[in-house]
Amino acid sequence: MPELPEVETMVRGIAPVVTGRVVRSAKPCRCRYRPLSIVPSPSVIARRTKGTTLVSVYRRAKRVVLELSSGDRFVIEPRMTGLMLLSDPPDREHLRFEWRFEDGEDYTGLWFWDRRGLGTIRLFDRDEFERSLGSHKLGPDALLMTVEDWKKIGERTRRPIKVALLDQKLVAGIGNLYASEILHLANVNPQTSASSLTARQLKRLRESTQTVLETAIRYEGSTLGDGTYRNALNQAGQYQNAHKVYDRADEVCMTCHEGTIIRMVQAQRSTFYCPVCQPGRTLSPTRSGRGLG
DNA sequence: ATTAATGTTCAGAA
DNA sequence: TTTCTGAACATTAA
Repeated sequence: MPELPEVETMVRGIAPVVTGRVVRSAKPCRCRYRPLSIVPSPSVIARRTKGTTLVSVYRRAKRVVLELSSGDRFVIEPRMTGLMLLSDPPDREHLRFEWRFEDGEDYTGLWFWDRRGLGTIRLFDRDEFERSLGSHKLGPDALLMTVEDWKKIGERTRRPIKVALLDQKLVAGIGNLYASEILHLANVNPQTSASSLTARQLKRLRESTQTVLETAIRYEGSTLGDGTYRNALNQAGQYQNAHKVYDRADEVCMTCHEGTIIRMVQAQRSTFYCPVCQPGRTLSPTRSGRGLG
């Protein structure tokens, strides 16, 4: 579940420590599981990065970017269960990749830990980076979306808004958990077609996205029941305590104290919503002859 | 002991 | 063109 707030938390956690450091080594950890997807090969990565300086660390959508003085960039994609750690991994057997730095003050390295191993690590030159993370591949960052950007979503797809929010070409950074939370705060039903959203709804979506994501960042992300997500020091986030709908099926809505949270499946993913706060779309597909009296 | 569910992205099919 | 499906993987709950 690293989505925008979790990845942002990773970046904020590691940036002050690793920025400006000289890379001594960058290589996969010996690991009992199948190797992570790493491009190019570990030997090429080792050769190309040794001795370069890590000049900046930032987030692009749900990826962590480590920019090197050579102009190359590491792009780390945590996918489901990946973590960037400065110390204290949850265990050693799921450590997948390590960066070691010259000189040692408090921290001597940076690690990528990934339980399921679906994450990826790539080293890109400038062209490859632009090709892979450019605006034709990723829409505007969810935190920077303007009203115009929101309008474009409705012009580009008729899918349900919940499904559209997960399309990284339309908005970059929102995942399954925050999509439900954002729609709830905006009082928008998840099944509403993106193309039928009103100007007022689009405005609320913009505000809710901002609010939910910024608050989640302040709380250092969401650590769910499986406890997978941790910050750079292996500490849990706290935003799960503020979830209004996600993973709260059958609970009474804590906002209206009236509706009961419903879990449904859209595009093979769980969606949670409150039918009272987010009305609409409850019509049965066939309405039998109900004249207007 | 199987099976389902989880949640992100991409390739390939409808 | 747009939308949908399945696969990549490890772990836990049912």
